[in-house]
Amino acid sequence: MARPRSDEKRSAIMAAAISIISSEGLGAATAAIAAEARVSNGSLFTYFETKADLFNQLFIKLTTEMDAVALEGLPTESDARSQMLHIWRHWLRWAVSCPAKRRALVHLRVSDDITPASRKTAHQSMIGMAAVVDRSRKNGELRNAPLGVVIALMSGMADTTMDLMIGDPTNADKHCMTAFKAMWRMLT
Amino acid sequence: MARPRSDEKRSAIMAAAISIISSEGLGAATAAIAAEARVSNGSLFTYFETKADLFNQLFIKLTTEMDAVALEGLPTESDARSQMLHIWRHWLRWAVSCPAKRRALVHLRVSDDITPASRKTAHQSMIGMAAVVDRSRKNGELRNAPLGVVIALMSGMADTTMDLMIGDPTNADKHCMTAFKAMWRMLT
Amino acid sequence: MARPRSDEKRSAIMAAAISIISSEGLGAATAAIAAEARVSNGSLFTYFETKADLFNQLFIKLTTEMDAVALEGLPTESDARSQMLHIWRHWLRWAVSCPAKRRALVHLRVSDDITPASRKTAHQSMIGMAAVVDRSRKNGELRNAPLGVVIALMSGMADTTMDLMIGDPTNADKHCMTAFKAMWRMLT
Amino acid sequence: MARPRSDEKRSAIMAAAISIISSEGLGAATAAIAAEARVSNGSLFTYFETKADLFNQLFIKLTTEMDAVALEGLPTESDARSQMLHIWRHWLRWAVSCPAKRRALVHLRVSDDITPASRKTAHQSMIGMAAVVDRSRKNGELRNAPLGVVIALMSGMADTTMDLMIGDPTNADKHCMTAFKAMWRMLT
DNA sequence: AATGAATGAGACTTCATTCAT
DNA sequence: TATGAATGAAGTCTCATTCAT
Repeated sequence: MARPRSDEKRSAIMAAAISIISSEGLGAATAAIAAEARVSNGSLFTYFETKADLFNQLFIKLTTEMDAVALEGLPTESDARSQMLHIWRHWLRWAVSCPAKRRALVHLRVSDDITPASRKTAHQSMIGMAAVVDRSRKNGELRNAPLGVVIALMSGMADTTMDLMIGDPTNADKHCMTAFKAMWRMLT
Repeated sequence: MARPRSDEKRSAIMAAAISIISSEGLGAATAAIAAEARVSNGSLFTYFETKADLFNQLFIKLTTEMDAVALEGLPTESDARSQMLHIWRHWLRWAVSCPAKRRALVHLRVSDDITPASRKTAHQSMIGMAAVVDRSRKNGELRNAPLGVVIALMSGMADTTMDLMIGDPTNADKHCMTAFKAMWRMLT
Repeated sequence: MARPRSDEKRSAIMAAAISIISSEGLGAATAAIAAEARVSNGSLFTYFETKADLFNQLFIKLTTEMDAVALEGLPTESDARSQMLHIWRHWLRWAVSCPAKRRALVHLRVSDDITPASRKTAHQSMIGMAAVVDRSRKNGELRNAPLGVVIALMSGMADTTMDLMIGDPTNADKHCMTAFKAMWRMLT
Repeated sequence: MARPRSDEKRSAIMAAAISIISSEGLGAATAAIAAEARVSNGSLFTYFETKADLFNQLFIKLTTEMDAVALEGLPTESDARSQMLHIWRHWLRWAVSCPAKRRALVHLRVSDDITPASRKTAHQSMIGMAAVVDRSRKNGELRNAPLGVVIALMSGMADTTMDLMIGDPTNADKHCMTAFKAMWRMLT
């Protein structure tokens, strides 16, 4: 009967948090986030119980989104390499096109505020890729390694490549492909 | 004639910073670091002008140390693979045996307090490995990629592997070798 | 034609206020009181203009109730001592049987939110006892003291005794009588 | 070697707290207390860990002082009544001459921040009077009541009388004596 | 140089009250 | 009228840095 909680405001706060965290790190003041979201100081806390809560939800949202983007439009019939390349490209493209999100995520990942539960949720958003990775490596040197290890190595490389691309946008595409080849070689 | 500022205290502060940052993150209070170093909070500022200064110096010290360890005792006459393996092992072993240093470094790396100059210095401490990496990849797929890119990918993998090893100490050695093989395959 | 403001809700809020104030003091949040009353926080303010208003009304209600209880069933024909004892017993019994009300009242009494007008109203609820007190002391040492002073002293003793009884429930009855005798001796 | 903590500042904070609490109640802002003490906002917390800590220490100081004043200059050779009167007068005079202290104490007594330990300490500062009270009542009606009960009743009366005296300063002395006689009659 | 008290800006969060629904 | 989201002032406490001793 009362004014309902607005998803719009909620999103505005999250977007503001991305922007502020990306430029100021985890020290970002909740007041600054609220201001950027054009919301009162106190309203932030009707949408998120604490600053840590906001950070956790943001962390989950960003990882989930990142992984969803990677799988978006995956050509189901193609060979493993094409699929892997699709994932790789979309993954990195996301980071490059939303550098603020990427930077925010880098900060959030090392935060002590992020709970193990959140990390687990984030981890699970990656299982979509697992099948593709598994198929890709089935004749390769890593065929007997734990799949989690393989995925970790791959995403470590992706991470590194994102930084290379953001740091040197002119050659972004080149870096993307160089790294993909290296990664693919590693897998096969 | 003697330096009045004792190197001992300076080191104590840095060691304390590692310990405190590793457990509390970059939000660590300077007073807490000083206390851990058994030094007055005021003294900290006679050794380091600001908190950011301490962080920068610590960042440089840690990266330099990490790279130095990797090259320590490098068998100059061996083949590239043996040398690379030596580096890889020492590198990762350092992280596993000093998890606090590793954790502190992870925090420092994403800090906005770390200046570009510090990052550059840190980067240069890795040139010792450059020659070995370059030799290793000379017949491989990455032979024409910028060396910096190759090194970045390699250290990204090393980073990931450190986390795997710290997170699953029982299989640390296995992870170390699995990742090495993957990395070597990538290079060659 | 009916009163739209439900007396039921009004009472629920007051009851909730007693409970919350008794356990959290005057710092109690209006939202907490509303929640305890199963009423929206906004509604509280349709029944009471401000928090201070609620407190004042509650203060009056509690003092009035306390005094009413003391006089309830007063044996009109008995001698002064019996009447006084009746009052004393009912008074203290009320406090002991509704410790939350008693505690809330203790808090309210020292609150700066309670206006002089409220205090005066509360004071007047005690005039019912005045006649009995006056009759009791008419041959005693306090026969010429202002009646207000005598009543104040008596209720000060009652207050103290309530605390004794609540703090040591096993001997509550004993304390009640000991204090009564002391009080009676004071009066006569 | 550093600037030592100043007792003067500590006292200034406590004095300021008395003044502010007396006029604004327990809601008094620490900032207001600090300002009144002409001390920085943060300094308050180098002398008192928390607001509650300040309140507890203040509570103990005030009760102790109040009781000490009551016993000051007690004529050791006099009869019980003279001694009791001495105590009574000094006790009440203190309250009347430092109404801010008295008001602050009234607030503090009902605060949930005051720990049981503090209350116990405060209680013990009254043992000095115990002997005199015990001697006074030895032939009276309360001779067999627990001494604690007797003292509680007496201080309840004192409390009430303080309020009477502060509320009606013109007749303060009269009220003081009236109440004393009532109290003495109660004891004997 | 060493110490730790002093400072005051600023952080997060709470809460009485208002107002859109 | 009832609801609960919105507001923003205010509160306690922390902390990097300075400075008296």
